[in-house]
Amino acid sequence: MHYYEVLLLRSSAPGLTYHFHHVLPIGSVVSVPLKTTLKKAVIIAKVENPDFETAEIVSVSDKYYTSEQMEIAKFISEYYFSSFSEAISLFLPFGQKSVQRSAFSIQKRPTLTESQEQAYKSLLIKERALLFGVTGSGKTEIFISLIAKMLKKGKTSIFLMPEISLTPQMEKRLKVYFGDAVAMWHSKLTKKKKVSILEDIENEKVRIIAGARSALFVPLENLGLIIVDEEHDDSYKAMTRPRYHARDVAVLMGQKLGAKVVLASATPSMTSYYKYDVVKLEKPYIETKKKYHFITGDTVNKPILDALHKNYLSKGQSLVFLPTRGNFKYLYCEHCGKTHLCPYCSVGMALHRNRRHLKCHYCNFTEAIADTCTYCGHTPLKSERMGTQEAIEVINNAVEGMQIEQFDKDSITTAKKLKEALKRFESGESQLLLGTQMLSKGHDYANITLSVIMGLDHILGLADYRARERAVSLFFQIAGRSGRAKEANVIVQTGDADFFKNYLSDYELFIKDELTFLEMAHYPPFASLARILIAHKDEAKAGKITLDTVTKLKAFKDVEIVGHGKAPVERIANKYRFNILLRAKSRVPLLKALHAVDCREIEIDMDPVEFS
DNA sequence: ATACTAATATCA
DNA sequence: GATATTAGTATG
Repeated sequence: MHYYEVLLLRSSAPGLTYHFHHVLPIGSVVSVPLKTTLKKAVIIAKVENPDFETAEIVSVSDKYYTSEQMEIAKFISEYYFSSFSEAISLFLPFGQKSVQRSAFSIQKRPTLTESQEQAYKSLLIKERALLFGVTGSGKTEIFISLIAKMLKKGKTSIFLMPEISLTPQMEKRLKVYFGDAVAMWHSKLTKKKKVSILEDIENEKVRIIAGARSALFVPLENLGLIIVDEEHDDSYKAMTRPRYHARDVAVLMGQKLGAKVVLASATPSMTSYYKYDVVKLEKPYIETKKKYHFITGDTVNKPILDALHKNYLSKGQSLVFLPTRGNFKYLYCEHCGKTHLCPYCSVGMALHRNRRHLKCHYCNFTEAIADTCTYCGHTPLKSERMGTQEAIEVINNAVEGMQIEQFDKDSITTAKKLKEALKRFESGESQLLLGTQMLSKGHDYANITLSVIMGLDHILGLADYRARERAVSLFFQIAGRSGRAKEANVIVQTGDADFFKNYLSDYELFIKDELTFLEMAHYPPFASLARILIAHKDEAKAGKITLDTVTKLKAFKDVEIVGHGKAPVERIANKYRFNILLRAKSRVPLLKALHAVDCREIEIDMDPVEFS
């Protein structure tokens, strides 16, 4: 009889011992009985006959995890503080390979401009690099050329994008060159679709996987290339355990598997620019002129309405960016000054007038629209911080006849709605695209002649060491969507025009300034950060766990406790939240200290991107 | 993680 | 005192 230590998949249970009458390889996915049910588990070690009764492994599947997958999972579990089981569960196991190797020939290849050719050639000789090129400079053709080169060598590729559902355009472009050899992958695919793609991978019909974060863990053999497009995007950071950063895991995976890693962005992260070789892609065309106009205010005011109206009359298309959903973000009482809060979270209830309700954007609690202050009974309540819905209503009243596409989580709920909205805008049926951050992700809008950027001050004002980076990157992403074809106007609504004026045409200049600031202030990439999140429905208990943890951490002299206390959002879904922010010169002492504290009641977030 | 058990709060 | 809710513990 053979005894094995197994780990249950998607569980934080400790390793358990089972037996089987045959020898089983490490990494095999098996089915084991636990209590009353059968569980999927992975074999992690062969062990001696234990001194307690063991149960038998019920069945052995034809799936297995490779030693490389197990090694990367081990790293993820240790670096991002999850169980090994949670980390290995990110990966899809390999299946038994059906041998019907067929050579893949590429019918078409994109023709590269001289600058694209140069960038392509320097990427070819580097193990990993950051491709830095403005929106519309032709990064995609370079990606396609690199993938094609890999195919020719019999190697597969992974192409990561921040949110696959937002980029049907990329799918189209990849299909032109690779046809059925490319499959799109994201977490919302149906089970059936996933199984079918996995089969196609096994029989080598699919050799390129393009998708969101989870595409990194698809079982491709002979991986030659990982591309991380829009590498600056924070949605690469997982918000649930394991809280990994897909960009950083991609780099690690590339190292382990000997695959090339190409990070790409028009507005690269400070960290990547600092850490990796930069390959610059110069503009292939002479940029059309953009005129910037700086105005103040925090609503859709007269200068904005006038500009939209004028552009509409001259048959131009416009874009309005506003980082707030709904009609208004808050309701507040003029009499006592209090904000109308969610009963479960310490967050203001947002007004969604067309849905006739107030909604909490943290826990989705909804209630009837209130007009009386819950604290002092004063009526009516004032609304504050204009959102997309309200902006549309204001513009509709002021500019007669203009058709508006609302582009946010509330209205673009499916891929179909996205496609339809983009189609209407492309055909000219609608003339204004108005939305939140969703606007900045990956789409090409060729004919925009007016961009309005609002709400940057709220991003700039966040209590976050990356607030400036976020604001300037967003500014570049949005401004970059206009003026591709024709001369364009960009209206920026901010109280800090002088700040943005420094960097109008040169993101690299901003990076250099910001890196100087980050170095002085001791923030990444010049230091390593970790956040500890404590959440408990008993406020006193949460506070006690926080203080106990801080006390233990004080013993580690090379780890600085930057701050601790109530989280900026004190309560979510009825749980009281506390934060501890830690900093060290490098990740090593930080990891050492954190591995020494009891992590059962706390959540550790390495390299955090969110502090609320 | 999850099933199961012990401990504690809630209520007529 | 019975039942509901919560906290704690072992799982092979």
